[in-house]
Amino acid sequence: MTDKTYFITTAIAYTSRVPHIGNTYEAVLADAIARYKRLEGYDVFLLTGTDEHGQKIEEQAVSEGETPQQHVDRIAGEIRRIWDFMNVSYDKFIRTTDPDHVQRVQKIFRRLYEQGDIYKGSYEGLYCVACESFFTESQAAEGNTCPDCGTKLKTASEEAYFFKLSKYTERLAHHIEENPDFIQPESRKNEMLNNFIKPGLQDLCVSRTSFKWGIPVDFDDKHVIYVWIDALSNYITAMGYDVDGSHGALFKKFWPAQVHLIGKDILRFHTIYWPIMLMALGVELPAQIFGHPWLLSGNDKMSKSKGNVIYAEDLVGYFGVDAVRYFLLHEMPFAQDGTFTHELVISRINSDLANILGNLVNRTVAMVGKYFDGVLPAPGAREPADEELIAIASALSGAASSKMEKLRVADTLDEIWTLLRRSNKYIDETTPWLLARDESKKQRLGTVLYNLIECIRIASVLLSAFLPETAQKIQQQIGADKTDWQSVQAFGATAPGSRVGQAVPLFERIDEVEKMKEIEAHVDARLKSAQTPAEKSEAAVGEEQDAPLISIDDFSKVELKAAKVLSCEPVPKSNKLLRLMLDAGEASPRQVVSGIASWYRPEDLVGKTIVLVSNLMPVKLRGVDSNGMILAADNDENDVRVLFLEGIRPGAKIR
RNA sequence: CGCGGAGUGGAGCAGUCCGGUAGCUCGUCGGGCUCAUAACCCGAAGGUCGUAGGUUCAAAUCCUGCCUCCGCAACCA
Repeated sequence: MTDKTYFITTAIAYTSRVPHIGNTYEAVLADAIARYKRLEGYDVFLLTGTDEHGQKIEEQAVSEGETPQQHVDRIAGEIRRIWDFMNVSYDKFIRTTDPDHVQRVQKIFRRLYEQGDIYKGSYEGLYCVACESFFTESQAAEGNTCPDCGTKLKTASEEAYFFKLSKYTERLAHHIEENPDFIQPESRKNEMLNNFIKPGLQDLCVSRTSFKWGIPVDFDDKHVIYVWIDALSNYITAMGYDVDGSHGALFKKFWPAQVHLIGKDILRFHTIYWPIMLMALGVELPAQIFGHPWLLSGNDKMSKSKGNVIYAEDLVGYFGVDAVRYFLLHEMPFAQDGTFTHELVISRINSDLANILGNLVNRTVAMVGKYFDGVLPAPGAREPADEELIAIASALSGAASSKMEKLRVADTLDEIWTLLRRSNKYIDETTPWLLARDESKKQRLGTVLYNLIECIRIASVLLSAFLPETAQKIQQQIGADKTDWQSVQAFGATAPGSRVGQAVPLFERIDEVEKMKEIEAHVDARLKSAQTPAEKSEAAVGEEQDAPLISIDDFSKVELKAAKVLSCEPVPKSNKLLRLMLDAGEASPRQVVSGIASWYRPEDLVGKTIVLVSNLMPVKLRGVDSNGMILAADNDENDVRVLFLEGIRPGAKIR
């Protein structure tokens, strides 16, 4: 060990529900970086954990018949279990409900208040319960709905605490300009700077009174501290940060963090609020914030409502931990969203893991067993044919490190695979099986096999950061005794005479057709089988609750009429809206705007007769008047069908 | 003219900042080898680098217009 420290964090996972493979990616990515740095000799600290407060969690818990604490205990346990079986080597798993964290956050809040960076004011405006955010009238969507999630906003006024972001805007902008690597990838930096910082920052409302599930402001306990203040603080509270300066040992040793690894969606919080909080506290800023891209399921963002969510646990069941880790780490581009399909995973496993890596190890180990009874011979004189291979192997650790330095994890794997591919080629060039037939070439044969074993050993050492279990299996098979960083700096650390074990395949080849059948069967079975209570209620959230019963009188308030579409055209500058002129048997045509442009083209509708809700209150949509509403059925999330009528006279009442 | 990203052989990507032979992996076809998990190695085919202009001796790369796709924002009464 050395005195070089490396502190890396993941975002803490939100405990509203079980994380999908995209969330898991972040933990695996952080783990690979942490393991690599440990290998290089750094004293590494990997921090991860869970974000457990907020109104959403409070509501989620209630809907599942749990107390908030029960709910977060369950989900946090689940998250930790997933991290564990993915072999995420975290040094600490913090939960924002930890008493220690709670207390430290309260002290931070109090300090900011006392020094005037947080002040008490009052907030009046439109509030979205789901997003826990206030909006001004101009921000609110049409009909006073939330611009983020679309739910109805409530008018609310509350006494609240505000954080003077404005005071630090300039300093922040300066810091970002002066430290080009602070925000990665770079395109994100411009986004933050241009969209948020340069236009000027509004003071941030950092307390809530509308719910209880959070950290109370200790000097004013009607208020609960804003979840982001709470959550972001974890990076220092976990390490024992103390506002009065009596920090824990971990904080003194590891802060500032080298990198906060986060999803690109929460970059704003980490590159604006968090640095400003630290500035206000007089704490050094982290060196880098890396907003990694997302893993898309096919071409879509993964989401429960789309039903395309992939879970780490299922994948590990199908393919094994290291295969999943390999896919995640190798298939994610640096700054662009990655694509996930089961077929892609299978093809990666077959070609990279089974063929190139697995088969190389297998054939090499088998030859040492066959030709030398499993005892690794000493290498003889090098020949020209050996030079290129040895050069690549010798340079591998350097090449890998320079990629890792830039967090180019996928590129690092490619570097390792370059050596593996070259090794396979080397076997063909040197044809050991021919050497074996000629007793006089026994020494050359020994040299060839030694070189191969050494290349495999070097690759396995570097691989241990990414595929820890596989690396260990390889090292067992080849009887590697040296596996430290020093041993991969130069070629030849393997001692001759070591026992090479049995050749056991590392990865089985996968039959794509059969595997896909298995996977589909599994998915079907899950859909058909009774959902777990958790899934049931998860599914219920965001969907319409069962509507309460209404009386016939209530129903008769709604006037439904048949109406014929006279003309139809898209609403300019919108991509979901169509403007329709309808003949509803009235004196003049009626204009209605409908959000069905994703499913119908204007010409599909003209001349058709539809069901119109004719006594709906008029509203403006995208600036266009809409007097009524057209009925359509949600066949599916992505399949909406308008109800067409046949043989019904325009204006006919429907009841 | 809302903000941003992307369009490169069948698929997925690199190259674009700092103009000068278009590269990698998978797939396809042909060949070689038999140590090995029908694996490995070699070779070939396949691209007007979205499009139209411009700058230049020279453009995937720089500039302008346009088209398409994807996020975000707005929008499903």
